[in-house]
Amino acid sequence: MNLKKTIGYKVVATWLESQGFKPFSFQQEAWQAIHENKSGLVNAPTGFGKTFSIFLGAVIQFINEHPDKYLQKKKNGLQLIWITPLRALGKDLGRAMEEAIAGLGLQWQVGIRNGDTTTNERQKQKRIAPEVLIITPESLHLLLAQKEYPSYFEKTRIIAVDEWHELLGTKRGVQIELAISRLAGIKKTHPLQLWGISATIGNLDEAAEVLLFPVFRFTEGRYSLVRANLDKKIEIESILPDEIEKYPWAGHLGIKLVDKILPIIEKSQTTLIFINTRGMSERWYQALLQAAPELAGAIALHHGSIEQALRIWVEEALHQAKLKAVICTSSLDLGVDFRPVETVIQVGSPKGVARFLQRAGRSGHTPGAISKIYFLPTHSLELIEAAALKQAIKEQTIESREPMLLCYDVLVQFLGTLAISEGFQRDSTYHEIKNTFCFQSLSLEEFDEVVQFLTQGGVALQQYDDYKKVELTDGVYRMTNRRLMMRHRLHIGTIVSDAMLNVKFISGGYIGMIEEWFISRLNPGDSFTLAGRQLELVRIKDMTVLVRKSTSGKSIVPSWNGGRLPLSAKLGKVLRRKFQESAALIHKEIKPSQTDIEIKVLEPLFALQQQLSIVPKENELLIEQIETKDGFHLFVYPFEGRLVHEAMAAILAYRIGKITPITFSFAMNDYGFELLSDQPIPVDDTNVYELFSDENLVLDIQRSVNASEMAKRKFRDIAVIGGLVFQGMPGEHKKARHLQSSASLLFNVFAEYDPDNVLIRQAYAEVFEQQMEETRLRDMLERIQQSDIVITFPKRLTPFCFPIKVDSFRENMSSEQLEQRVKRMQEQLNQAASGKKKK
DNA sequence: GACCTGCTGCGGTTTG
Repeated sequence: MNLKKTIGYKVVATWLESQGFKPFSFQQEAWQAIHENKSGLVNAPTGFGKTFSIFLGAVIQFINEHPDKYLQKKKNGLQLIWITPLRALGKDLGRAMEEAIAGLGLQWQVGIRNGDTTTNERQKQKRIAPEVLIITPESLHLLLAQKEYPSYFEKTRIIAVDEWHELLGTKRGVQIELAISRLAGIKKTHPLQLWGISATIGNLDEAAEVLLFPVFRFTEGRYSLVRANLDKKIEIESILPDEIEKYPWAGHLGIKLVDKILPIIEKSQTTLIFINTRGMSERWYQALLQAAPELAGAIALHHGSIEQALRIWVEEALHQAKLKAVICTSSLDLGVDFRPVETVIQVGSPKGVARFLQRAGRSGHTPGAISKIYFLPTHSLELIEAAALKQAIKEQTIESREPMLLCYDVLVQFLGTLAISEGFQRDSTYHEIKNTFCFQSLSLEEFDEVVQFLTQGGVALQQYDDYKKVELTDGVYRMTNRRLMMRHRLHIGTIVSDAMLNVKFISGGYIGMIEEWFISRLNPGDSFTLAGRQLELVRIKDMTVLVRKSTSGKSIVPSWNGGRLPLSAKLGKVLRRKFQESAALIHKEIKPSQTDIEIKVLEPLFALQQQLSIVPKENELLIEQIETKDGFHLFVYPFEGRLVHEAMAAILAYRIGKITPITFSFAMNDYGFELLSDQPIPVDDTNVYELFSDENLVLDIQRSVNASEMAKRKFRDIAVIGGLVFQGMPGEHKKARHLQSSASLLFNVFAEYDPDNVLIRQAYAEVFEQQMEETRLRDMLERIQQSDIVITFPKRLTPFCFPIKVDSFRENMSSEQLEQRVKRMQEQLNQAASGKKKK
């Protein structure tokens, strides 16, 4: 019997329908491509059955290839590896896959392999490989550190990578690339097929290329990019303050609009409220309860520092509609199986179009349903971002994820992994590694240098035995020292975190995590807030903060040191266009009906900006020079995100310093930056283009920015990933300070004895690419050279500079003083504005 | 190296 004819897409379609997925042509397209032995990438929104079109495709592929084995029995070997970035996804997914398999009458096992897997399960998985393995990138590498792994993966037919857009552009993505090139290198009787699943990003083709790079030689370019092309309707509505004149000009919390979201929560079955930071989500939770005490028990909090078990409970309760609303951070951005909510609210700038889309997509999963998202500005000017987001989505301007190149630290780790299990040989491994997108340009010299880190700790650490981890015998590099092998396994992974302490009730029960530096400034008896609860610090013991319930009225909201996402280049660009539109409205070049509601609402603010200075057009760079009793301010507004502004401020200060000896302090946000000095700043029409020139950029960066200090910090992570710094055994983590100091010690040693080594070079490259966004900085300078630079001399602080100024005040003031000062500043401004109007 | 608004994600001590 030829099963190829009988078992076809119908099986998939029937199953999808039985699970309530509507059939779409992309599912069949994906299935067909798998059937034709192609590799590829599927792009479709969450909730449209893309997972199962690939999964069932893989299963049927097996049936077709082994008609004799079909319906036979167990022990077919590992057929399908399903890589997911989230541990938490395993269980639900595994269960669903098992059901689907049972529906086909197969006796396959679905195994889950991650940090939660017990020793017993692992042993079992080792004895009898499940046919399907759901695994994280880290756990996959741990498998590669096991003896005899090649035979374990021998039968593997298909590797699927879920949420590839999340992994591309990270070192975890590089880990996947390396693992795939290794698996593809194992001699097999079958060709390997590779499939990725990705949400919409700006560079889908490149995403496919990066993932499929190692199998191009198998597929000979035959790969498919399967796009769902579903027209998903998104409705964006801004939450507008009643009187824009009275809404704060600066700030990040937006709590003044709390009353406006109560009716939204009320009328929706379920609502997700996305907040940008963990600390602010705690504040919003309290503010909501204060504004509407009846919501107690009906709302909950969800962020990355809340205990996993509590988070799972919250997710579950939301799905069962036991909760009306959940206040969350990006912790709910991911998760393919996340069931939809009715309404989404975004508080503050999402910083990028892709993120905003992803969040909007959390509502209205069902095909044809409209995703509804509200935007709540945290200060007046931010309202314009809603208009920009609408525009960007309409034009499908979506950010790309840039793949990482030459991550030597990940390579050092990977080679260590191979040295533990089967060992590696110079030439064959070098060629295999060059077969990844990340290391395609790796030279043999660089490879040798990387190996040297394992054999001797590089040039600089030769005399230390601890760094002689790997030895070459009979042409094979191996690690044999049991202690070092164990250490290495403990260190597999690329996520380096700060020291965190668990927070636990003295009576038992974990609540979440808090950063070491935060808790270290509290004393026993002090109260703080976590997971929406008021807690009193009792004592700290064994990396655990013991607490009890607090009744004290006053408690501190913790802050965590998270990442600092800058406004994306794409969103910044659309934003500049929206400012141009605002200028046109002010100049009566367009009618109010021709622009967005947000811009209309902001008209008084723009009018004031225009009156004091100007509202810049798209091809203008605005510079404001203002004198106050604090000194002489220079404000510049490139709208390029805070990282670029930070670098630019330093460069500009350096360049001005070459004209006149002068010192500055800096401040910046996503829209612009400020230089402040106690003497007049010599910037005018005669020199301004030169000051913003991209000539000698690298040299000026090196002279102005403290790049070596920044590189030293980047080097910490690199040293940890590369296994040069030991973080300590689980449960007895070294203090963050120790980690920093041993990494910086290493950095100094390298800088002195071996300054050109690949890891130091990587640290600098990461500073330039990630910390300063050099490419973007250059693009900005080029753009500025083509624009009109407009210098104005406002008599007072303007609405544009206000948020930057307020942020710089924060540094030297308590929040209470700050609040008063801000109030006074705003009053003065309003008076100025209304005074002018009367005339 | 901090706290100034500042996200997310993983891994782990095994031999009777």
